[in-house]
Amino acid sequence: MKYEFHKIESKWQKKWMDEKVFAAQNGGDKPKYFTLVEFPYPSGNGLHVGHARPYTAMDVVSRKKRMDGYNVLFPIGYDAFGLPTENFAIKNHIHPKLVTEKNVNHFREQLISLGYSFDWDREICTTDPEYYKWTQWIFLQLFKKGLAYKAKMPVNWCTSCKCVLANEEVVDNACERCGSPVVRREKSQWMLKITEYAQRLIDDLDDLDFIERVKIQQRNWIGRSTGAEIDFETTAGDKLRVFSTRPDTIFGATYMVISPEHAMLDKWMESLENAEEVKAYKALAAGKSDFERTELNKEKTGVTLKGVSAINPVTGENIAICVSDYVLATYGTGAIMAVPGHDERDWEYAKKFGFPIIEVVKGGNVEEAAYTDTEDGVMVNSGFLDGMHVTEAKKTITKWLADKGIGTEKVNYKLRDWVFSRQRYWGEPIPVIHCEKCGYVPMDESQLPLLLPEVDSYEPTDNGESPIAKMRDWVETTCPCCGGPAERETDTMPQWAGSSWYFLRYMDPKNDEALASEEALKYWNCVDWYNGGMEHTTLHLLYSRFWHKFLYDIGVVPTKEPYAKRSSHGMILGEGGEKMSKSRGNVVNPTDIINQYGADTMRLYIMFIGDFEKAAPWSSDAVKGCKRFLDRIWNLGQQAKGATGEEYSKENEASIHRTIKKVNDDILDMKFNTGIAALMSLVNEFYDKGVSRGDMKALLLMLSPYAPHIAEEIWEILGFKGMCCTQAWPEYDESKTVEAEKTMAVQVNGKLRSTITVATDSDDQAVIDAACADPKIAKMMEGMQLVKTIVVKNKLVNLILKPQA
RNA sequence: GCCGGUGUGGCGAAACUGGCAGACGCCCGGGACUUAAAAUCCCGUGCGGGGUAACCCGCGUACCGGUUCGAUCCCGGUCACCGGCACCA
Repeated sequence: MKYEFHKIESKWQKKWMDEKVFAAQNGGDKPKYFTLVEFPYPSGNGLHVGHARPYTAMDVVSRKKRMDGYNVLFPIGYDAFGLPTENFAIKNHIHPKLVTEKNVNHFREQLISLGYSFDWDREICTTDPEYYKWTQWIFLQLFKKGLAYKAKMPVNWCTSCKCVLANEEVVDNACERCGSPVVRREKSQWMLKITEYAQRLIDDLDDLDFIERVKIQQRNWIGRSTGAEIDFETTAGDKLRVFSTRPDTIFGATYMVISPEHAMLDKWMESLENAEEVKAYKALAAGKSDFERTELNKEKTGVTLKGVSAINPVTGENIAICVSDYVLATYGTGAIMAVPGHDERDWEYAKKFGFPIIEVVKGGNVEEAAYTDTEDGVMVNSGFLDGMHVTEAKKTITKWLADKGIGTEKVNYKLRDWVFSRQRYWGEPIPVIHCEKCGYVPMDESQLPLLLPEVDSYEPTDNGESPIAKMRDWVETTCPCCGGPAERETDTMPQWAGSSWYFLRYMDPKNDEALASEEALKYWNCVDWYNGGMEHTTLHLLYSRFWHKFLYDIGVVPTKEPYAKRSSHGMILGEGGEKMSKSRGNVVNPTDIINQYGADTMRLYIMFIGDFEKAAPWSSDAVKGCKRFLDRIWNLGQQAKGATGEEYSKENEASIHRTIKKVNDDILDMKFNTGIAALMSLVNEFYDKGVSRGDMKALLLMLSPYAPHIAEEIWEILGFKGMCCTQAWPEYDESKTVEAEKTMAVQVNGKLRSTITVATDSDDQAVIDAACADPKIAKMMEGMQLVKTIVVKNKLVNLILKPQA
């Protein structure tokens, strides 16, 4: 009988599907386990090997957990709103709904063909109105709690397409589609107050089982820093507030800088002697793109205000106020006290514009360069702070400022509020109505979902509005508040909206009264293990933690955090080690591999390719090795056919027990590659020593999470009952794995010289005697003196020899 | 610049975090089977050197140094590559 993988694979895929083998139950005696993979964006290109790696890994984990007796929820869906689909629709004059449907069908087929054990009854799609109804519902709750608001924000404007672009569409300051320059424009946008959750998003990381680099990256992204806000008196009579992490260096503050967008500037403008110059600078800064403004090594520019200056509160000296775009309007207070002696940027500016540079922390040479390595420094030229260590000085000055009522401790975050609107068609409509009288009014929840209107053209409009804005009979409505004429919001939500809560919907996907029932939410609690790409660390992962915390606050979900554990996979690179891309022509299509070698080989190879967390280059040769391995197992199965009994053979028993432990541990540690290596070694031993039906049973059970189809087929051929994938994981007996004898290394002065075989757990003296008795060692010991011995049980003995005196 | 990570044979990688470096797989070489080839099975395979030989001797985990009986693993320094952030005061 030949190993006909095509037949076998479609046979079992159909059985699993028909018998709903992997359907999760919302309840029951078994402990629950929720495994999650990032649901795919159903692009026209179909599934990529980049999907196969994390999906196979979590499928292996899910299958293993089922064998361990868990009620496993392993769901899948599609994150289908988004630009590529919309762009395809524009180009081909076809409704994005139809494009999505076609792509989803293709993805589903491919996912099934890989043998993934998804619960297909819980499949979801973010573009389904029954789904986005709840995305809109969550938005309304955010709006009602004041966490969604409208604000004027700079947006990316493509000068050629005459439309607003999402940040992802801007590559190197140019439009991704047409290559024309992108400039900033002010536009009113919906924003979500994620910053309100900044501290909790940092604090709650501590208790989560996330891989460390994810935690670090999130913390850095949120970017907490502590310091003080200090008010400087100005000659205009008002105060200029600054934020500084180094209030201790205030004696060195020789001038101040405010950002070109700072509100004070307009206030002062009339009294400025050089108002024209300042206005010109403001206009210049406004015309620059983000990219130009933040460009590195750019020479600092700025204008000193004439007619307004400030007073340094500790020195009482009059200091200049400058406007410069090296100070950002969006961080802190948009104004700084410049301490050129100890800040590189201030130093550079002061050198160029001739401001005094004062050393206030001992150690460097501030005439040469800013001295910033001041953590352990001592204060100088700082009045009452002189001689203090910087940490003491910080405390002292903060208290001094507080006592005077001109300064307070302050924490700042780099994290910004989330720009939540897109001027696009293919997204969830924002369910808010604008009324001249009542302002922004939430839609009545009972009216949800607010369906996307049918439009004639999906092209963005010339004025940067969503194509929906053209649908006047959709836009024009009545105000739910006063009943007067009003207009609907025409912006749609970003792609991140639907993916911020999708895991909750899996718990109860068909519920039409709530995003999921309370019982389902309680039962599944949170995701036990979520695997996904590092590229989602600071967007999707952070956004969904934010939404979840909000839902927790309003009593919808029972947990503070959505994901108990987060792991991340490395990228699959092209054959030569460079990134896979269409333009390089090195993209591997999983379907091609399945056609040539079968899904089991594909799955096995993608898990065997290397360390799961690291990038790994594809190798079509190495794929063959995995196919060969399955062929060998198939042959073993043929050999065992017709045999009876379920005992392990004496010859293989110890190896089987050892392998059970190894494969078990490696799956839970995500060391799939070494787990497979252990299975390969076991198969090699079976070839050596022969195989019993019982030996095969153990092998098939261990193989089934990785290569489930062939495991089922041989399982059936050998006449075992039920399906392999519904069996319990084989038991492992430590006592059966210990060998009677151990080969130990013998070192002389730390160098390996020989090996000896001794009884396991021999005592040290017996080992030393055996080592000395070894002919090679005995020869080396001639004329030498044994000064020391080190024995590591069952591993090695090291003899320290010295020439005899 | 800052924050992470990585560096091991011809290649992908292992090594219970201080104890026989290179498991497993690919490639390659040899043999068996075959009229032949493919497939399959068996054997070999870090580098250099010595021996007719079973074997023996050096050198080897990016580089330099340190700690240790013993270092891929710990410490100090250097270099290279990858990822993230980047005028965040």
